[in-house]
Amino acid sequence: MTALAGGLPRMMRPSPHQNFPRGGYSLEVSTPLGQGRVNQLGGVFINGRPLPNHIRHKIVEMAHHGVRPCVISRQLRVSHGCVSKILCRYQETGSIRPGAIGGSKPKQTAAPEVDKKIEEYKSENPGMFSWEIRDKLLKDGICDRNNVPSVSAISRIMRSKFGGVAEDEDDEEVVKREMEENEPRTKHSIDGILGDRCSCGFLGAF
DNA sequence: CACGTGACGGTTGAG
DNA sequence: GACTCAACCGTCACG
Repeated sequence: MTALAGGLPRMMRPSPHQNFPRGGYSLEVSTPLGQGRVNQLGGVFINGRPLPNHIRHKIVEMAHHGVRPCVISRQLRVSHGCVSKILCRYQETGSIRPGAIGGSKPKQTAAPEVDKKIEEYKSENPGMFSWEIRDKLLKDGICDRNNVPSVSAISRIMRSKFGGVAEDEDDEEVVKREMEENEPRTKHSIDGILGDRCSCGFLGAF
């Protein structure tokens, strides 16, 4: 939904300089990456991109030590809304990692029971071809001619279930590993921008 | 003052 | 290969 703004006039009224690009402080940090912006707390962030893992980790760690969210927010120069979100998410999921950004939801090509059946067939007989599965769905009366998924749909389902699905291990282990690796695959990571500010002791700067 | 929350502008990536 | 679109992001401001 596109947030019926007219219907709910109580929340945010667009103020003169509501967001960063407009108004007085369109503070941009010139970096080799050219992506950095500065928030009201003086912290650097990349609009639309998650905070680097070490910051997220720091937020959780500080909260764990009983540091209040507002203090964390000021120390790390991250908006309190963000601190709140990250902490909330951490409590709910146990993970500090951001969600998967972008992409489309896999198309719901088959009814859940059909989906399950395909999975069943495949695990019983891993060598089974898509068209064989399709055939079997018809034969077993799971589907009829009208609603049986196409061969390509079946193979897509199989691919998503059996092919190269790495177990999602959102562990601190993974986070630590990523931190050590310094996220080498990120095209433009904020790490590079505020890396030294953070790693050489934001506490000291305070 | 501290905090929760919704709108916003932005980025990303599967389809 | 360009495009679409729904997911997520962090910030900001309101309450």
